[in-house]
Amino acid sequence: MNSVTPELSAPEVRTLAERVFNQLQSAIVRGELAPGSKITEPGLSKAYGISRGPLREAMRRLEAHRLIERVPHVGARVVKLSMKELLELFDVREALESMAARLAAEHMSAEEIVGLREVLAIHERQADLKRGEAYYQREGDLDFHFRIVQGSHNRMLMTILCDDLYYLVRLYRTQFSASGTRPQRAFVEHHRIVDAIEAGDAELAELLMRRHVSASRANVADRYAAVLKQEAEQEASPSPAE
Amino acid sequence: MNSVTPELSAPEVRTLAERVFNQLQSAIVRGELAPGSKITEPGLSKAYGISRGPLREAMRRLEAHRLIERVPHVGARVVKLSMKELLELFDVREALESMAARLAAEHMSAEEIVGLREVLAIHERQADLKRGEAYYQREGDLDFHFRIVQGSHNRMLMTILCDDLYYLVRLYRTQFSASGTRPQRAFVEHHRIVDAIEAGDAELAELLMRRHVSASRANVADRYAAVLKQEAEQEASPSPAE
DNA sequence: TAATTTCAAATTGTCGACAATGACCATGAA
DNA sequence: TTCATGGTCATTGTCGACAATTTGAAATTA
Repeated sequence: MNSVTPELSAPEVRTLAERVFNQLQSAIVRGELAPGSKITEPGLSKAYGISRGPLREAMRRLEAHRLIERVPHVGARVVKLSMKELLELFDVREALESMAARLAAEHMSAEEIVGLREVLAIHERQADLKRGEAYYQREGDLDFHFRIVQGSHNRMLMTILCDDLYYLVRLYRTQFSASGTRPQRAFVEHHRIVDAIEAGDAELAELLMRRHVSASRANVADRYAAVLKQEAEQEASPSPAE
Repeated sequence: MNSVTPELSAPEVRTLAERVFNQLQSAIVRGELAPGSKITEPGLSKAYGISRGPLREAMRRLEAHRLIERVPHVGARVVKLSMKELLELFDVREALESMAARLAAEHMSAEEIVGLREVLAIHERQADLKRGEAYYQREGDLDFHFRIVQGSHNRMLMTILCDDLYYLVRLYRTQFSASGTRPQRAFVEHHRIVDAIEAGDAELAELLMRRHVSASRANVADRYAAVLKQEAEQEASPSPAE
């Protein structure tokens, strides 16, 4: 399964630090390194068979991508997203992705739009086949957003969203074991967004994307509230002490 | 040794790498390190009197903040903003700062709003005194935006805007020697934004901030077009060779 | 028993040296 | 003259060792 376009997925791994950075990034996003767990330089150094020099460089890059948090003279631990931070992330995505949709409607080429429609078709096909399996669905969802951001032709936007925030989105999905709910509605919204982009209607594309991300956020917030309520009820009956 | 308010100007400089990072960041933003110039590890290592270890860490952080650009096995050079990238930066700011204004209208405390008004008052006073000197004015402008972002109470937004993008904004001002034009209009816009925030009108605050940043962008784009036209005319008549 | 202090272990920060890669220049041939 | 080719040099990548700091627990005392 890891034969997926090696020259594309790994554009430049000319240095040890870069390779270890990719490995660590994958391990964190996949949940193999537990969120909140402390990671130590000698430990990882031995585990990956490299010296502490390149490892420190890889860790510094992980910190820049907000996948780990470091404290001077103390150490580093894998980031543990709180629900508050997750909702913050949605606010940022709403602002940036709506802008991306607007720019995509203005700048996207015909070929790029064709590719976008293909992603949508694959997305739909998978939803037909594995109705329950939401995991691949969500990966397809990220592909969709990815393409639109690239269609904005704004390099700075692409860097912030694709290189930084989307890894956090993936991380959240593993940490909260988020099964993608509200699938049909998301389908419809995706199609409407592409329609607006194809029509060159920048304002509409922006508005629809803003609503789309906002609806995702509301969905997550609702489920979070439900979980909180459930926990409160469970704590209410058995144990009087805090 | 260095008696320049060590505990105030340096909140946490517990490590050499951090100190050098701050020094280099300041040097780049101030233009002391020429944009596009190549910086070498042994060179800086000697210049700052530290070994290459911490220096590499500082450089890695500079790269994460997009102040330098590194190529493996080749080297690093100070980032040189093109006008295209500057306009991209404005698009990102428009998206993020309008969101920040919206959140600020919802979450800002009374004390924070008082502080914001104070910044505005100082800003205005300076504009009265030094009518021509646009430099301080622009620093005040950045303070204004800074406070609103902090008022959003969204940590992720604060990190992206204040820790990353605002250094690029400062860098642009030195690279393009941008004298702040359209001063009075910006004043009025700032006041209107604060009014909306104080009234708790999130939608209006968002709209006004979006227009404010967009107007700045248009202003820069216009001046850029004028410069291009002027250069084209100069190249047409007098000197065939460069 | 609880609080404080001291000490020791581990971890991070820093350094200098060696290996590997890319850039530059000189030399030669077409 | 221009282009190719080879070598030398500087710079970056990597490594192991030493110093500084923090943490945790053990030991002592009130």
